[in-house]
Amino acid sequence: MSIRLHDTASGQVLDFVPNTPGCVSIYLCGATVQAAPHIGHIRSGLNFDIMRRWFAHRGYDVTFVRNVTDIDDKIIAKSREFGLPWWQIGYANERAFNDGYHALGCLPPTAEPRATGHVTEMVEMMQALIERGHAYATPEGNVYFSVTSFPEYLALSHQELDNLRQPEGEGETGKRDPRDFAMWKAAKPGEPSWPTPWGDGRPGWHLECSAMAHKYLGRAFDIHGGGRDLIFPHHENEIAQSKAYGDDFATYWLHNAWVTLSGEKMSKSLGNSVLVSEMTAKWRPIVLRYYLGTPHYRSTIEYSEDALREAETGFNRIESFLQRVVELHGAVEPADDVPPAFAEAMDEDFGVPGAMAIVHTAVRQGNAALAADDKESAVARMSEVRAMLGVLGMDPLDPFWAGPGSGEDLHGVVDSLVRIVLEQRQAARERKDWATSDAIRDRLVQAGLNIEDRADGSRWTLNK
RNA sequence: GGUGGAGUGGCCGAGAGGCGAGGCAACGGCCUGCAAAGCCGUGUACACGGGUUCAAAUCCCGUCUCCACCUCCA
Repeated sequence: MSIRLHDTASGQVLDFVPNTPGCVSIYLCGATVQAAPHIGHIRSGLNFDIMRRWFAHRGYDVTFVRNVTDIDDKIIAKSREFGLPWWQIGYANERAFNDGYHALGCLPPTAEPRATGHVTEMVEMMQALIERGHAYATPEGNVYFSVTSFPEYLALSHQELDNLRQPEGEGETGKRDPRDFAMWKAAKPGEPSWPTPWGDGRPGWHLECSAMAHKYLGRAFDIHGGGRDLIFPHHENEIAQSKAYGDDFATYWLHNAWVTLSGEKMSKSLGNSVLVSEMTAKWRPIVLRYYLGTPHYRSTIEYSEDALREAETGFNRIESFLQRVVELHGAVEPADDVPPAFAEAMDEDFGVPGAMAIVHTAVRQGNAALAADDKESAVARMSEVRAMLGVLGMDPLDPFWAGPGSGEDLHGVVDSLVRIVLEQRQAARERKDWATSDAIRDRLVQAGLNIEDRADGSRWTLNK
């Protein structure tokens, strides 16, 4: 069975047929580095991280390009506001994005090209488009794409050119049709600029993606992704430029839904953003990944602390199962493959929620096996759970999440100390001195530990 | 005005003609000195009004509400 995915252009879930057998090429619209990322931005990166991991699990050779748009109007405005060079704003935010992606366990892209590093490619593209009558330069040095020259325009968003609201003038001069969009913007005095045959200027939004997709993925590639709000104008304009240029461009268009706050889209301009840095300071990153990565990528996530807390409880349950098996039976490696039901759910447009149901069921069965002292079954379930979580990038035992700095090195020390206390408590319990026993437990709980009395002795865990 | 999406049990969140996804919370039970953890059990939910069908949350018609995009947006 092949992977199936929901394509925005056709509005249908289609069988995935790669351009090159065994390979998948993905272009994801990444950050415009005008501000630090909020959780909606990272959600997008995370959704596509899970997709690429699934493709890889299915044996595909994945090429994943996620761009950085490092010049735009807002970056220039901020550079003025703070009296800093434009690139300093961009680099700082780019680092914040990368910190966020990394914190949530997103694998690095194959390539992460920046817009300003590809002006040569953009100029070449504009030249060709002008020659073919799809674009024109104005005396001021702006270059516009002529939307009426491209009959397929708006096919992705299923709109008609004449149904669009008339755009209002935005200081761009010399347009032949107000709906034409800027590929290149002439520099105003003091603005950063790059030389072109039409004068100094900078890329308009959209052109960088067409140029970089072409450079890194070629004339045709498999999947183009991004947030739903990019469908128009960004992706329509990319399609117009690239196809008019002669590229086949993307076969499938995938769009993730956003994160809302009180029903409204989280957005930089609305000022209702929850920054990734705030979140990672407050919650374990793997819990954030679980929270943001578990709902289907095409479903809106209504952000709430309650939901996050619930995610934390749910994830802890899975994690404690793994820990208990390790304590009783030693380390267990992930299985080579995932259960068929899990794969089936993932194959159908990356059905993570359905796949998670399989994980939870395995955890419940594993816990039951532990209770029944059925080592073989408990180990088997754990091995499956690790394999499934691993594909989703959420295996807490993966070295990525259990790396240095997590306090693991202190675990042995704490364990020895706590055992001394627990021995005292055990002595109290044996003489049925419940007051002392409970007092000791209360102190340990206050210190941040959970105590569980089992038939074979007491066990402690960190109260996360 | 155009286009796209959504409305599911106390809450979160899947599904898309029949067999109650899953989780969280709650309640009952088992276990336990108590607790914790775990397991077992308990819920007949799909915005509203019609229709099609042996059978509708799912298909059709209509209505309401909400969100988003229409040249800053992940």
